[in-house]
Amino acid sequence: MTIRTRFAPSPTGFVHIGSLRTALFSFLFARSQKGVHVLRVEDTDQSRQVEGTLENLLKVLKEVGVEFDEGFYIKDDDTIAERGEYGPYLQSKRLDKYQKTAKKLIEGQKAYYCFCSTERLDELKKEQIALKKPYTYDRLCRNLSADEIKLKLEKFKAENKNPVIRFAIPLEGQTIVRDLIYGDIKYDHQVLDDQVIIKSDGFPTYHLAVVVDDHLMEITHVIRGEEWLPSTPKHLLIYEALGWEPTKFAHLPLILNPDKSKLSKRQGDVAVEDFLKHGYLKEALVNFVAFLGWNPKTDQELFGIDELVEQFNLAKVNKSGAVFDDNKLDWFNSQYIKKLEAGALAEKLKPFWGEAGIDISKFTDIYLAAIAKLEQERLKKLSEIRERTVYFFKQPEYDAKLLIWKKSDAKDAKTKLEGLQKVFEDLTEQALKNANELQLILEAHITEIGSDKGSVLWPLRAALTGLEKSPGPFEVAATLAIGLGKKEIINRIQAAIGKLA
RNA sequence: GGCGCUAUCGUCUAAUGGUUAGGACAACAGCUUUUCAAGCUGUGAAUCGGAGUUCGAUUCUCCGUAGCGCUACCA
Repeated sequence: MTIRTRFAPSPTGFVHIGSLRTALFSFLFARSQKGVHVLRVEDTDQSRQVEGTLENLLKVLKEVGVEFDEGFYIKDDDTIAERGEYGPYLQSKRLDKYQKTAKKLIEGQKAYYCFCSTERLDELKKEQIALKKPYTYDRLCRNLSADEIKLKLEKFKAENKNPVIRFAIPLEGQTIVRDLIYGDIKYDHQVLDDQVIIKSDGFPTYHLAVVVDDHLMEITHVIRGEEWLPSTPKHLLIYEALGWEPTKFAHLPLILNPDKSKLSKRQGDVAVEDFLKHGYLKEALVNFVAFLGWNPKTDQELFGIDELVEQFNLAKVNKSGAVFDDNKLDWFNSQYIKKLEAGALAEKLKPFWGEAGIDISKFTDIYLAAIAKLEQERLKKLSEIRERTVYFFKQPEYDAKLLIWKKSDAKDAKTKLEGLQKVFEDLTEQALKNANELQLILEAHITEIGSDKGSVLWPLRAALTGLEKSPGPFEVAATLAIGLGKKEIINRIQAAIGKLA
């Protein structure tokens, strides 16, 4: 039998990092089982719709490499389309199916109309809380006679209102959830609430919609967050009432804030698009997120998405929540940045330079790649490139004090820079563009004048970069020479000398 | 309040009825060094508590404790 699994987001905003993890795991599971991965959109809450969410979701998931075989996708012309035999894949277009199912449940006395007002429900809950009793619906409408129901139905109709429909939880017994990750969990029917399954606006709630759709779409495995575990027995009961075979369930442990609460917007970035925007590579994000709750049980940490597909196994998913640790993400990111070729890195860096107001069209790709190479082992995220490399695009501004090495003084710095100026003037462009060769020449110069390295190299580096911290002077000079030529280097040395005068 | 889940270094985690409880990130120190980074080497750091089972429990069971999740006409 073909495995069919699905990712079923609500279009209510940005793509949460937790959603990414769920989508990634269902994708990895589907692929690893040679199964089908379905994207279904759960838009049953009309009030929470956010325009453009689906498009964004599709874009983000595509960007990071989570693919779908059925449901919505982005066509080559950038428009959204639907594919698959089980559509529509948008719940608001499937209302007839939920209505039909709800009717069937009512006819079988597995569900009932509820005419209680929200005021009464609020009041009821308040009372229950005051009495420290479990707060659930008191099932007032569950035992209405046929006549009473008919009467109330008419009254509602006259007022242009609709009653909700509640599922009738069996009064006794228990349901066992057999979870692929958490194992068997028992729930007593007594503590389960008679959940609303059709709202007064005619839309289903999640509980009904998820069961109907998973059944109709022939989903075999539901992979979702742990927060759904407590409502799973209700879903199982609906399957049973309908005489349907339930799907298998795999609940994923929660992703946590540093304070161990469920990962939320309040405590920093949780939008996948923001991580991408801030210069995290998709490979790093995917690798990191895959390791939140899963690991291969070996020492290997770096996994490409294909490798993840190969190794993924639900049995290796653990049960406890995992704190989202920025440090580790940064480490993954720097690992993947280091793997890039200089040219490819430069390409990825271009938008970040652009944002910093640097007109990169004025500079050659060779130059940009050389700069990228210099920063490659220093970058934790691409966005850091701005402040680190401005000096490659315009003369740095800095205080004269910066030019003075800790073991030296201004007068000495000036002398050393004057000496350097002569050395650079005599250099061929060719020698200048090669950091190794340049290093040999400068070291020879240092030996010749009988100096220590620091008092020469520190002022040089400072003059070129205007920064306290930067890559070494040889690499910087060689790179500068590639993009801006020897003259620029001499200019900067002269500017430094001027500051010390 | 009710129900449920979870519990190994600060964090992600590995392991086993018998180990010096392993790795990675982070931290710290050293090496290297003109600064920073990278790299290399090293250090500190954990089985929530209490019973029980057992020759032996971090591992199995129970009870606590703590944390978290759910408890909507939201998903």
